[in-house]
Amino acid sequence: MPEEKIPPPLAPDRRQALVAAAYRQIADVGFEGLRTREVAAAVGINVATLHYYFPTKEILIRDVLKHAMERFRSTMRVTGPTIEQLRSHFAGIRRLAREEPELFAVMGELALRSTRDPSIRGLYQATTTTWRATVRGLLARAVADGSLSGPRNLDAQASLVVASLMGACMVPPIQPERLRETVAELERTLGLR
Amino acid sequence: MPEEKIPPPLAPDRRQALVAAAYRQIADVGFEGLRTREVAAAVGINVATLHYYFPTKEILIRDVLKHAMERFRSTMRVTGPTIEQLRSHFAGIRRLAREEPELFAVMGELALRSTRDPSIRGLYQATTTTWRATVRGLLARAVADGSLSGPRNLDAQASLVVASLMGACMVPPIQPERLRETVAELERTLGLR
Amino acid sequence: MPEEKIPPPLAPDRRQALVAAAYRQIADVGFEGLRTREVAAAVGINVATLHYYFPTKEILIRDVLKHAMERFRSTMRVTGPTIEQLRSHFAGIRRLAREEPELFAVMGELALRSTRDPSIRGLYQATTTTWRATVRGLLARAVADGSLSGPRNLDAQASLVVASLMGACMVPPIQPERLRETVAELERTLGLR
Amino acid sequence: MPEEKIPPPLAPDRRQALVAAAYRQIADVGFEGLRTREVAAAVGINVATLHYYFPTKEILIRDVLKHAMERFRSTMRVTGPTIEQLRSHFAGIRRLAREEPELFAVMGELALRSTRDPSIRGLYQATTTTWRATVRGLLARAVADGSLSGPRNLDAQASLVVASLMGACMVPPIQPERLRETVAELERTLGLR
DNA sequence: AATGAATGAGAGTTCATTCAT
DNA sequence: AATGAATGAACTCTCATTCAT
Repeated sequence: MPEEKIPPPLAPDRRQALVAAAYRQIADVGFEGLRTREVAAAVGINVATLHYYFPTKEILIRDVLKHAMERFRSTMRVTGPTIEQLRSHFAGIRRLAREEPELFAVMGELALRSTRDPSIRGLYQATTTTWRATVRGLLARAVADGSLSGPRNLDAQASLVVASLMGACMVPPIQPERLRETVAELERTLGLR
Repeated sequence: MPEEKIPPPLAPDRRQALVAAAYRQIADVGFEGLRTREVAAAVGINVATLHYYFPTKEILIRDVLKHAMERFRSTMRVTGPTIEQLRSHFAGIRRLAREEPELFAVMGELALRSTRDPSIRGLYQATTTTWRATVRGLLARAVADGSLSGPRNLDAQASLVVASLMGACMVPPIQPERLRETVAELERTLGLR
Repeated sequence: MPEEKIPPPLAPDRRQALVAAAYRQIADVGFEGLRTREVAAAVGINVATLHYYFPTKEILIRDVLKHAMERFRSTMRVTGPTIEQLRSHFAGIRRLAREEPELFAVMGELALRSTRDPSIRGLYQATTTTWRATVRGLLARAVADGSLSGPRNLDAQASLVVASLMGACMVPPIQPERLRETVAELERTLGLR
Repeated sequence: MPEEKIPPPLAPDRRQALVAAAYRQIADVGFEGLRTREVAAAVGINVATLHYYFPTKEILIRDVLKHAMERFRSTMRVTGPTIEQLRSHFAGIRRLAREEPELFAVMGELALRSTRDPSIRGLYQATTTTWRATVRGLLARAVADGSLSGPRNLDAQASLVVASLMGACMVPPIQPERLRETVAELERTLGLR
């Protein structure tokens, strides 16, 4: 009697799958609604197996956040002429907000948690600090090579950029129209249009 | 048998006290950490009594949010010459962020929840919509009476103002320095300085 | 339609009932097999209710042990002429072993745990120390009033008495015949017969 | 394709190593704290491998106990003139309690478990019965060859000896001073000094 | 209007055991 | 002979909610 063995779902990286599932859950229902049992179920495994990979829920969460932050930072790497870099940075953020709104949802959760959880605060601040420094750097270079007129308060402008993008993207519900307007006005303010 | 009724120690408005306690809790530990028992304890009553006033936790939360939104909206009512109104609006937000950071913490929680809870979404959007309309109105009147130069895209500027203030205030940790910079740059952008 | 309300099982002291139930469980299945759910079930209540009275299992256990130790100590209080006190002390132990073997079972568990749990060690040592001091005191007075001949090493004899009674009673299975023999031989050794 | 088999690092007797590790664990943390995973880890192998040698935890435990009992029995074999044998028996027990207290710790665990687990009860009773018979035999021969004066109740004295030694050694914490006193008094009682 | 007591449903976590390789 | 991965069943503990008084 030839038994048809259903092959195991080819789990090359269970850890990654679990992180991805938890990421989606957090985007969906927030930290509040995150249930290890459902994360495991989403991957098609037992809760105990989840704990085989992630000893505690807290550790799973931290890994999810690392993943999200990495995901975000990777979209900030731009190339080309400085003035173009600024434009493509904004375009990148808008695309991200459109195509991967979960990322901002998760960042929002992260931002809130960072008030209370020091281990998360580190992760979160590292990201925002990097973001702000990146923007400031782009502005500085654009001014330096003459593609943007100076003088200007680079710190203040970088702060404005980061604050307004965070306000428009992370604080839901993300309204595409508002985001478009905000970015456009930012560009105008900075002299990009 | 005449019963000696010990009068309740103070119950002019238990509901209000409970809402205030829950508000503080949410600011402190977020929705995630909100426990009816502790809210009741903070007011000095039994959990069961809390449920006498608020049949469910959800209802309590909704009332807390109404309270917070009202608190926020009340600080937006300004008077005086239009150009002054804009400046004092900004100043008011900064003062609020400094003196009552809990309010923004609660608003942050609210913003996140609004994605998932329709009954909260209404409350939340009402507030942001009003806020944006207020800013837009102030700008419009300032342009109309000549205290600000035109023409300008009022919608876009109002969006930028609201987005950047939300981004600077609600997304923790509120960094006073960043907020100052952001507001200053906003004022410059709008032509207020 | 007259509803027949089954009256609540008249719980004058739930705490006490829970301690008693846990005591029986430990005697039956040891610490190893102690399950909060079954303790609650034995009393006819929900596990959550058990936790209403005893925040943690550990606390429940400690209370059970206090109860057991108190139970044991109470049987050590004897009166009468000193020589009779010694005899009735032995008789009391034998009666206890016969009628309430659970007490020794629980004491055995306690003795083992005391190696690892400092909070239990205190309880346990207090009991054995008291026991030994009591026996020593009885011997001393009996020698002093001439009802037992001296001189003798009181400390050594008290140690022998306590050790042999513990060995005969706490280390299961309690064999009545062996206990009888041991006590008889002890009495002979001490000169009580 | 000739497979290169890396020879197992050392496996003259894995079973024995596992039993030894489990023995140490039980002495340390009792049955309550015995974890197959840690036993395996102590030997440097995987849990699954442990289950290759010992299908169930129960079986491992039984083997540990057989080991412990054998260990204990082996110290009871004495030689020489009968009166000396008794003395050296006591000395042997004292040495064991000093140098290998784990053995008594494990015996204590065993004693408690024997109440509930019939397969352990057999093992345990076999040991105590043998012990008692040994002591009785030594006394009998000593009386027979005149090195101890008779007549005496051999059964009762053997019971007293075994009970007091168990009480002094197995019931923790083993207090060397109490043990010394107890043994000395036993010897006096039996006429050995 | 207020409470002590009670509970159902579920949370995260643990562990001996199994199985494919 | 050995293992990484997986699991079922169970555990303690939590919490919003209810109910008799």
